[in-house]
Amino acid sequence: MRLATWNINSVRLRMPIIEQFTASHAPDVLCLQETKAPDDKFPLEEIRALGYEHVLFRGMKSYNGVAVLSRLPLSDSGSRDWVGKEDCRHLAVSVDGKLELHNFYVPAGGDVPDREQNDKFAHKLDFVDEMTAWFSENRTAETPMVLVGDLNIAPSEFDVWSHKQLLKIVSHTPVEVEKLTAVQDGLGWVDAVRHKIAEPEKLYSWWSYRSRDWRAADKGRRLDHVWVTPPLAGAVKDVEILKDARGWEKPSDHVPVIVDFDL
DNA sequence: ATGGTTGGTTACCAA
Repeated sequence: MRLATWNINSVRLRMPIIEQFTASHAPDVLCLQETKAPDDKFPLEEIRALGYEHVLFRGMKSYNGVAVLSRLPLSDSGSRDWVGKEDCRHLAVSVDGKLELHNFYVPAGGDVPDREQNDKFAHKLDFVDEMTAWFSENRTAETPMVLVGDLNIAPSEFDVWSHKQLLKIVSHTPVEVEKLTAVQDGLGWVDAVRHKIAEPEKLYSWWSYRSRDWRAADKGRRLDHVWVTPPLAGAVKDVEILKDARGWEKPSDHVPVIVDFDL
């Protein structure tokens, strides 16, 4: 099974490169974030025409939104709201009855890394805390699960272009890293990408639009993740971060992260 | 320290 996660920053605008990606890399399951489309404007028929018969999505006007596109049967497995907001940041699905997949779009958190001064940063920290609590209360490490998405945190010094220059930049502050690590430690989640491409190799999945030459500057961050619970760690066969996609026509600022499983 | 770009919406907000 080939699984991919991709923050596409508007599903409607990105249909051409979604088609390009599905044609070139043929994921069996594709998790999207930032679809930015209310459910009645989600391009369901176009996606079905690409060969994805099973589609679950939760969207809203303007912001956020998540979707799972699949060639394998899907059923909802507890998609919910977080931190008391109905803002379409999570889908939980069972994939063909074989594993449970959680697709997250964690709040970006604004610019000021101080919960007292910035409500969006407080929301982000509370969201990640609630992830830790929910998984510890509702799931165990023995459950075969995959957690993917734009977690909006680059945890390691090898996940950013400059650890020193980003320590006070939202996405790489110590408090965010500590909270993301708490989620990971809760069920012993294994980072599937680092499982295959170990540190100190630098890995990024996002490059800002605000750069004249993103490729030359290469000031990236690894914000998009694929984690698995221990029962699935041995099933991870290969991983790829598709950096080329950042250079496609009308690109997202994020690129697909692909994991192949031998289930 | 600051500004840079993009998308959704339609006056700016979020990223």
